[in-house]
Amino acid sequence: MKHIVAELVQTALSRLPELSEAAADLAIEGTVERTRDASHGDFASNVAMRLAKPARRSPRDIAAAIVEALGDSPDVDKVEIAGPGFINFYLSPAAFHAELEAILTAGERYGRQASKEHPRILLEFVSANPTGPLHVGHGRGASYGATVGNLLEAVGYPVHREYYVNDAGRQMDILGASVWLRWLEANGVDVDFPQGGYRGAYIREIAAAIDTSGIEPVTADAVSDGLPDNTDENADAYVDALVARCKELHGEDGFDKMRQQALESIRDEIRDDLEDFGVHFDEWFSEQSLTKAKRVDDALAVLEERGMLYKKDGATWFPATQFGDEKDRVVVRENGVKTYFASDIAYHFDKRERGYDHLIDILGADHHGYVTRVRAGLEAMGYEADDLEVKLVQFVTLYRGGERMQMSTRSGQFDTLRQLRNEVGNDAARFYYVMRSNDQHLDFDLDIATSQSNDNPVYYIQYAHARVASVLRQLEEKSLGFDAANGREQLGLLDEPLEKALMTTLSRYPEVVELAANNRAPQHLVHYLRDLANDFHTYYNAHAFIVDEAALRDARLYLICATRNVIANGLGILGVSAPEKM
RNA sequence: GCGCCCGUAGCUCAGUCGGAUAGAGCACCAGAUUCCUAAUCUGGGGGUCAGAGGUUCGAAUCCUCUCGGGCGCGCCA
Repeated sequence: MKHIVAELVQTALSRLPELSEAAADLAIEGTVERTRDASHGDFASNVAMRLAKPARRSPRDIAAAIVEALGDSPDVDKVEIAGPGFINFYLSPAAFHAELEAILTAGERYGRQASKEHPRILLEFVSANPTGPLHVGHGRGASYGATVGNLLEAVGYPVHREYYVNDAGRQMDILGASVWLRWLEANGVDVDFPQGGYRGAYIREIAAAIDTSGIEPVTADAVSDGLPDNTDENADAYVDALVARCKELHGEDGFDKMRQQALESIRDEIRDDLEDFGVHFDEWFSEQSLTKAKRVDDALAVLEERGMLYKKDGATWFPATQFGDEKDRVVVRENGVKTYFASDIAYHFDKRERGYDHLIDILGADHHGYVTRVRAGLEAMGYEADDLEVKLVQFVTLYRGGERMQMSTRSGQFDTLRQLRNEVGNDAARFYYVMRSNDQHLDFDLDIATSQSNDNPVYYIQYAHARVASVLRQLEEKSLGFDAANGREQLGLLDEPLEKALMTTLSRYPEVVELAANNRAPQHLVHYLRDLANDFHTYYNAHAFIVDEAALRDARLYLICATRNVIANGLGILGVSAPEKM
């Protein structure tokens, strides 16, 4: 609806040669905003104030000239100049009625923009290591990423959702060794479990379930002979020695067989967990596949060609400081092993090479240290720094009964995402996770999220949706119908202030979706839906919809059906259900 | 020590590109239902936007510094 006003202002300016020069590099759309106060009309433009300096005229003088040049529009009832030079627009009822019609005509498509070809966006999120079940922190990244993906699609961008599976490297070896030791344990071979190993109960379950055919039993002595002591300072050495010992005793193939089954089992569980949570990925991109396809070598070759690698102390370095990083980074260690950073830049290089124009990474806040160097890697390979956008998601703290709950994957004492979902339900979980700005710490209060009461905003919004459905059921019970065509015809009867307020809020929806998408900020949509539900509940309490006069009844039903439609669309983007009944 | 994020009502948080009198929920107080679901609604009190400077027609918003909190700073992943 905003574009109506923006176009009027634009046209007026084009009729004012003395101003259009000053306005040349001003985005008119950006000067138009919703008013906070109804006494300022529906929209206001600060264009006159913005032009005051370049045009060297007073804001009010410019505003007067623009208003003069506006001309008549059926969408506008009144235009006023106010305050230091705001131009306030009062839109006509007809403009709002047309918007209501647009809502019901477009249905699920209302608020969505036409598909664009570019930029093609690769959205990477969650990407938790497949070493254990997802915990509540991952849930936030999952909800946030899924919702941002929905928002970007709603405004027309092609979005590819991707999960990067870190299925290579030392952590995988430790996982393999952990499973191996639990398998031995189940077969009566007891070996001191490493502190750095994964000790969650799920490791025993995997050990019991994997196929170990062809893997010969060994004795406890054969396993522990000559290993370093399992002490604090030896923790790394001890676990690495166990990995090496497993490979000695069972061969690379034997170790690989166990490790691979373990990671596949965990990865599948993560995938099921996310699917159940309504979080879908287009691709599960394996780090192993990156290595097998020699993509890390390809990326390093590109850097080499561009003179972006050097040798020092037997290692190969990338001069990240040239791109604003605080220190240069090693890509190939002295021992010939490529670093995690090497595969990371190779992965991002690969994303760009696959044809995605814009890369968005959603990472836990603890990974912010990587942002500069990965971006540096892309830049060094000839891409734009802006091609990579990183959104950090701050930590989640769970509270129960006012008590803060601790979590840690390694100790096995975590709270899993699955437990959380079972407790609060998908809807409340999805909603709570995106209620706050991503760069704000999140206090997740289980008592509130589980309460089926007015404390809980997700139910408040869903209830508004269910109430409309309930009204329509009542209508049927009373053997009345809803004549939508007549409703559209009679919208002029809706002259109550609460009706005007509801129509105004409804018309904001496309702007809110765009704002939330552009800022990767789902909380705008959350707050909007709360406002909308509030307007609806207030209206519901103040006025009956099922009245005797068919004209007024159909008009009101038209309005509340539009409300139901917008709530359903908004909740859909959040991944929250819109129930017909509660 | 250096870097990133944050600091807004008693609590949890919104606040768009700098815009008009800084908002919401919870909590607290007072009310509303013969009527479509009370999982609802109405009204009220509650603010040094951490602090100090600066930029300008205008700053919670931009810049600098200080204070406070979180996270990160490896030839780990």
